[in-house]
Amino acid sequence: MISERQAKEREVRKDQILESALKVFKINGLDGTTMDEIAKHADFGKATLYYYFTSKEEIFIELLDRGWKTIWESIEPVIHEHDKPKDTFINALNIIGELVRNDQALFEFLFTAPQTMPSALNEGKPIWKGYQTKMYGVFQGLLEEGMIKKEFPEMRTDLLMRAIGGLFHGLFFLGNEKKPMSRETMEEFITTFIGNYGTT
Amino acid sequence: MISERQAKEREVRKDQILESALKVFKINGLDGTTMDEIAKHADFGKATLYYYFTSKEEIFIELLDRGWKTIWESIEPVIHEHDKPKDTFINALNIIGELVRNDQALFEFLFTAPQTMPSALNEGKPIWKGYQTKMYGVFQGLLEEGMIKKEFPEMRTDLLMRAIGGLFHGLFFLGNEKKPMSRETMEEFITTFIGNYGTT
DNA sequence: TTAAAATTCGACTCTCTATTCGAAACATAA
DNA sequence: TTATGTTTCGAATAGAGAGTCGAATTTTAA
Repeated sequence: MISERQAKEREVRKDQILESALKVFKINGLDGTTMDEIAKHADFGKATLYYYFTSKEEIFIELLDRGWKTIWESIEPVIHEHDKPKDTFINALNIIGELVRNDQALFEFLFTAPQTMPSALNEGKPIWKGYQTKMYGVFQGLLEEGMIKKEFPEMRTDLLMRAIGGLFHGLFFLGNEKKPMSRETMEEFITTFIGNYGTT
Repeated sequence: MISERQAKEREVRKDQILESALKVFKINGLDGTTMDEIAKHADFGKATLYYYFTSKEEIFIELLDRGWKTIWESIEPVIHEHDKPKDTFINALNIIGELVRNDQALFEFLFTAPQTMPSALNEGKPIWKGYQTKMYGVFQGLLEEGMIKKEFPEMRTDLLMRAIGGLFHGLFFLGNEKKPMSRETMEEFITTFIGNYGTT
C-alpha cells in the first residue's frame, strides 16, 4: 500500500521529471531528446524514469495532456457568458495570455509541439487533442455569435478559423524575443486586426 | 569528364530522389524518415543515394533551398512596383498561391518544415533562410508603405508581421482538406481581414 | 573492341539510444 | 529488528538505421 504522503511525493518526482523533460524537448524536439539527457536534468538515473513513465513518448504526451487540460479548465468558467461574444472572446484570450505569462516555456511548447510531433502519436485521439478541439470550438462559436451580433465583421467561417489557427501562436509570443503579449497589446491587436464593429 | 547530357541525366536522377524524399519527409518528418524508405520510393539502392547526396540532411536542405529559391524568383519581378503597395502585396501573394496550386505537396513542406526541423540544421545561415527572410522583408515593406498611403489601417509593424507569419500557412491551405486557396478567395481574405482602406 | 570512367548496390560496420534486468538502498510497519 | 514494499540506478540488451566498402555493371570514347 501507499500512503497519501508517498503518493504526493511521487507526484512531485513526476513533476520534476516532466519539468526537466520540457526543457530538453523544447531545445531538441521529441526525436532529438534522449532519456539520458532528461535523466541528467532531472537528477535521476535513467532507469528511474521508467519507474514513473513507460516510455519517452508517454512523458511527451503527459506534458501535452496536462497542459491543454490546464488551458481548458482556465477558460471553461468564462465562456458561458454569451451576451457579449466579443468581450467573452477577448476575456478568454486574456486568460490564456495570463497563463502564458506565468509559464512561457510550457505554453510555447503546447502551441508548438503538435506541429512538430510525429503523426503516429496522434493515433487513438489523445486527451490533449480533445481539449484543444473544444477550445477551438469555443472560439469559433464566439466569433460566429459575434458576427451575428455585428461585433465582428462578416467573414466566411472557414477563413476565419484558419486565420485564428495561424494566429494563435503569434498571438502570445512576440517575434524572436518570445516576450509574451500584454493584456493591452492583446486588445489592441484584436481590435485592429479582427475589427472593431461593436462597442467594447 | 562528363558530357552535358550526362550532367542533365544526373540532375534528373537527383530530382527523382528529391521528389521521393519529399513524399516521405512529408509523412514522417526528417527524423522519422529512413534512407531505405527514400531509396525504395526513388527506386534506387540506398548506397546510390550517397552517390548523389552526402547525407540525409543534405537532401532535406536541398529541398528547402530549391523551393525557397523558386518562391523568391517568382515574386522578385513584381515587387518593384511601389505605387500601389496593396495591389503589389496581393499580386505577390497570388503568385505564391499559383505556385502552391501547381505543387501543393512541395509548398506545404516549404512552409511547414522550418518549424519541425531540428535547430541544428539552421547553423551557418542556410540558403533557403536567406530567401525566406528577403520575402518577409518585402511583405513587411509593402505593408508599411501601404499604411503610409492609407491603403491599410495603421497597425504596429511587429504585430502585423507576427500575424503575417502566423497567417502564411493558413493563407494557402484550407483547413484539413488542404485545398489551396483560389485567387478570388485570397483577395476576399486580405480585404476583409487586413482591411480595405484604399481603392482596389 | 577495350580500357577507363561513371553508376549502382548488397552486405557490412558502427554508433546511438530506448528499454529492461537484477541487485542494491531505503522506508515502513509490525 | 525484520520482513515486506518502494524507490533507485549501473550495467546489459537489442534493434534501428546512417553511412561505408568493394565489387559488379553499365556507359563512354578512342
